[in-house]
Amino acid sequence: MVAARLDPIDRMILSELQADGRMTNVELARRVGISAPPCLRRVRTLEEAGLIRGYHAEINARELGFEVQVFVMVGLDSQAETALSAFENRCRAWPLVRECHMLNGEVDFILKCAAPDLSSFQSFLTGELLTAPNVASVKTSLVIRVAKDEPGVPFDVLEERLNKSA
Amino acid sequence: MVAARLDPIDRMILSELQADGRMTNVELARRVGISAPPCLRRVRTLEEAGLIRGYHAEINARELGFEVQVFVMVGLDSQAETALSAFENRCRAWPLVRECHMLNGEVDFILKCAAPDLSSFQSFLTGELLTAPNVASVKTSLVIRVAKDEPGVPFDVLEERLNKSA
DNA sequence: CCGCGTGCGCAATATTATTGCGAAAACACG
DNA sequence: CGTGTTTTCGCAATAATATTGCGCACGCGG
Repeated sequence: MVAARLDPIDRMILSELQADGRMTNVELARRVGISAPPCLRRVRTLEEAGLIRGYHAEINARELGFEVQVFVMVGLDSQAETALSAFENRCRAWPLVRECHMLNGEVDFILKCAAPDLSSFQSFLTGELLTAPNVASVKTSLVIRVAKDEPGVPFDVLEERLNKSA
Repeated sequence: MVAARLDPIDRMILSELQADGRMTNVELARRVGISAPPCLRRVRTLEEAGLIRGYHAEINARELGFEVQVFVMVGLDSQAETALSAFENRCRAWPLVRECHMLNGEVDFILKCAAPDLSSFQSFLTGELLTAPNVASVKTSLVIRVAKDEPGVPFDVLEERLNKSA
């Protein structure tokens, strides 16, 4: 399977599973309007095609003891591919770094970090990040509060687009 | 239930479900070393306590037609609470905005946006965001590539902490 | 040592997942 | 338009899982 075009039922399945990834297949089938066996087959196909990458419980980080969330803008002193991917590999190895995106513009990377408290983030910052090779500039921004945190993609936007082009 | 302290089994459950939210309860029970019924009861308790906020399928946005991911730094011309929460409400209503975090420092908010293509993001930017009340400065950064994108929190960090304090 | 609360596991039942298969729908082509 | 082909469906049967009830073991405070 390369990139079989998705029909409306597939999109509904993705949308439902993005909203509730633990829904039973019976319930999912009911919602998308087909019977359970073909529904399950579609889900398996979507998984194998890589459209569904996995399923995750959304954990309440605060309650669990991760009080601090920080965005970090990082600039390197070299934009050579070796330097870039070396930095990316370091990010993958740092547990506090949850996301690492390479950006265009003046800043090279943005990191989203989670830490139990400010001091543990500080020690990561000074002990690991600031001393990493090629790191030229670092600017951190503490998250004060989270107004919106939706997973994945907006399916309603997708619907609109498809309707227009139809 | 206020904030019952979690025992090691609860933490293992959270960790496993964060990694694979669709694992069967039987498999989960096997991994954490108890039988299925008490395992399910623990999961239900964690859900009701709000430690598990939900479950989500991780969708491959690119394959689905969301080619563009953008971080947007927004500054307002007023930091009055009314202005701040008005802006947050607008973000909640914009489907392209997936995350909205209030930050400390010079920038007031960081948004993570997903869009089908550059032009639809541009039209959102010029038609919605830039014309929204109180928006004083906007700086966008396109995501070139994603090096790491882990959901939730690093449980291994939690373990270390607990071992130290013990 | 005893009573009490908490959490476990077993066993039974209800639901759900999964597979095989024939039939309907979609499609390509003559 | 028919017809062979492919795809996808739904039903029915089976396997596996979720869920509930209940008695037992453990830890704790009299």
